[in-house]
Amino acid sequence: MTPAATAAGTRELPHPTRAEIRLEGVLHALSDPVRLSIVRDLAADSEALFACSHFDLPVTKSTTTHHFRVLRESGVVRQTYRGTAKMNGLRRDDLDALFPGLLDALLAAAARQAAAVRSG
Amino acid sequence: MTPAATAAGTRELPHPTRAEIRLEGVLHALSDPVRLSIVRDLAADSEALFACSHFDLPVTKSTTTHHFRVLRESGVVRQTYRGTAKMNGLRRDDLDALFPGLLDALLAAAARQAAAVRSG
DNA sequence: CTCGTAGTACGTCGAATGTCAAACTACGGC
DNA sequence: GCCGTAGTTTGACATTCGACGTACTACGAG
Repeated sequence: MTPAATAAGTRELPHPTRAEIRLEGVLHALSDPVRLSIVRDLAADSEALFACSHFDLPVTKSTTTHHFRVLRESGVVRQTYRGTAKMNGLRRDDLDALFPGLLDALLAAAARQAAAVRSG
Repeated sequence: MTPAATAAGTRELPHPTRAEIRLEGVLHALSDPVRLSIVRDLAADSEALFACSHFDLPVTKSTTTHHFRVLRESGVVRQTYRGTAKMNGLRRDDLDALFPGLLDALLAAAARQAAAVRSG
């Protein structure tokens, strides 16, 4: 069934093209603490791909799916299937090309705030 | 009536302290197109204070009030009364201290996106 | 084929968001 | 004191959001 989807053993997921990524959408995606923490984890090892299940999130599976979809549809992450796992990677190249310095500034800001919270 | 509020001819408005400003709140505030455009206008003349009525926004007065409140409560702008007008200024000093480089990266990103949209 | 694991889809729920209109308050000028 | 301008408040409304549970599909291992 659904032969096209199973063609190469990987279902395809819709991603916005680089030109379709909107700043407002990126900011909205990152304005949620759960999603911001996902992106921070992803950025810590920038080339790595992590499965959804690798993140230890304080929400259920279905909510996790929802958050990853928001991140994908806003253009922040790229998702690909690998067997039964869905691998997630930051779209750093696209984001850096569209908004130079923004991702680094955001990550630095998040790190700073996390440090402030820990010590305060 | 309300003598405290009228004391110096200026009602006081609640602002978060620098330490209370949350990155998520700032990102959420800027993820709305109307508010992002306000901040861009404000940043164009960084030291200037503009009255709410100086912005030409595609929404009604009450919605404008709402958006300015979101910006104020998230710590993005500082609002002070001057007679019957409410003056708005970017809290650039606080934002730069908390999240160095973030505001500039955001403004640059917004400018880039606006330019891309204009040129097709 | 069967089972377990990874993730999706769907429906629901409560809270927040963006918008408006209408009635109201505050200040400055006449 | 009165009026007009600037902005607020309130209440309504539709939409979206974040969260959940349950039922489902997809893949790999055995």
